[in-house]
Amino acid sequence: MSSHASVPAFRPLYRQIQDLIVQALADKEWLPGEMIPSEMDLAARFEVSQGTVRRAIDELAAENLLVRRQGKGTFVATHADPRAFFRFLRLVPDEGGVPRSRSEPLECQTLRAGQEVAKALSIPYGDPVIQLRRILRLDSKPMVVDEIYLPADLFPDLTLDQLKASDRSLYTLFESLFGVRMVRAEEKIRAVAADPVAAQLLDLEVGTPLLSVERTAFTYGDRAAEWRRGLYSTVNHHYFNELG
Amino acid sequence: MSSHASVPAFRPLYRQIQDLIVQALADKEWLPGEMIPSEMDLAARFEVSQGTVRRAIDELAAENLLVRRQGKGTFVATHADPRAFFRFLRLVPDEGGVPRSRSEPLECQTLRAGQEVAKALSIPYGDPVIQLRRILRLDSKPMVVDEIYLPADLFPDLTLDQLKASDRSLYTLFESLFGVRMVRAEEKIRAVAADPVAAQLLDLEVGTPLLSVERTAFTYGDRAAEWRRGLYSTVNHHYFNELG
DNA sequence: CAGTGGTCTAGACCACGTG
DNA sequence: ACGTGGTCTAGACCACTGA
Repeated sequence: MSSHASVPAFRPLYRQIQDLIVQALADKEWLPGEMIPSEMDLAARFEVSQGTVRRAIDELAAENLLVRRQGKGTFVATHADPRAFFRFLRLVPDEGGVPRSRSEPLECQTLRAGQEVAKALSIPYGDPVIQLRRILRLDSKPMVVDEIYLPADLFPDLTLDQLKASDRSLYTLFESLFGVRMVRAEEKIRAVAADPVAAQLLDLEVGTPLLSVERTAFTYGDRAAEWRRGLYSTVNHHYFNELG
Repeated sequence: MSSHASVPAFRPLYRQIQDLIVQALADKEWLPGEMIPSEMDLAARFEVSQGTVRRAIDELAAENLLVRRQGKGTFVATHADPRAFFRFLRLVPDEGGVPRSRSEPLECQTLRAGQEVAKALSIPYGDPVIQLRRILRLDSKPMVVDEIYLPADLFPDLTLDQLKASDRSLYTLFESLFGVRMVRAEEKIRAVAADPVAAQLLDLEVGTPLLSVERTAFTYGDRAAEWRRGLYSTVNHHYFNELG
């Protein structure tokens, strides 16, 4: 009998299947948007019953890794799906529906991770990272200025031109160019006063209260793959959140 | 064949069972913290298989209406459970663990709903509402000033003395005194400058950037049961959010 | 029509908590 | 030892999609 009971010491079969599917996703066996094999096929492959595969897929669908479509099949979730888009952009207009958003890249350079970035990305101090700066426009008004850091090894040779050429969201771009899908993220939100640079970019008075939103985003297997700090104007918009 | 296909026109059995259980909860048949009947008993009561009841309870547990405890039974979720507490208070210290929180009620009066409050609570303009003002202290420092509105019919004869006598959270109090459990909430977050009143209460300079957090909270059946506006100091704390 | 996921059931057995 | 929820399986049938 084990003395320290902190480890579960029992892993249900459907969780093991779940892990195997996540591993296959991390190995890029099926890419974002593609259909994965049917429940029957996976049951044969893993040598379990169809019901057990079903349970595993159910949980992965609940975590937004997979999307079920009755009659068609089960697909790898993708940010290209518009429903997925506003799960990660929570700034919405006070009145009116969903805004048209447009990303305007300003800068893209490779540098070495400082203490803060290294810690946020769980990489060694001094490792190469890509720094990206951009403005996000909602209905063509500048609403967010972002500073984004990416571990360079996951995004080889990302250039400003690639960013400028895309009219899709950043995460959609990361998927299609590098096969890196952001699965979940954590945000820390504070209220700060606009500094001169942010004020100019957002077309506001210096000192205007802004939301500071720090985000760490994770890909399959809870690997940190992005850290960013955004300054959000909340004059005619607000950050919307749902508490479950 | 129905022409407008917008209505599902097919409601799975387990969803119907789900609805019946929620109805029983809304009818206060089982109170927060109490155990509900076993899956077998409910299966007999609703004349379906145990597996179907199981599926219904699974979904309600995922929505935090019920809590399963293996070997013991299934219980009505309650805010008295410390795990539930920080689902609704997302302000955490920049460094260090969970803070000790303490609510300091300032005022409690009944008045008539203005346009804004009536709309937020989905009640007629002019209906009686209870207005509550309070300060929330984290580790004994004032961090949040709240203005809270409640539909008076759900909280009969709530007094300032009752609030002052309690050392538990507001939502725990609402459960034990009125059987009203807050199930989910929506928040709208903005950055604002501290006005003189808030600045004094939070012990900050006038003009300090603060988070303005407007919350509508819902009880069983998505009935709005609270609206509040809080001003959060984010000098040494931040609002933490997880994006799924 | 065939193939996919979705629902419902029944039964066997496991893990956990309490007496 | 008993009752609770938790897992796994097998099979029948329903609902949706697309060729």
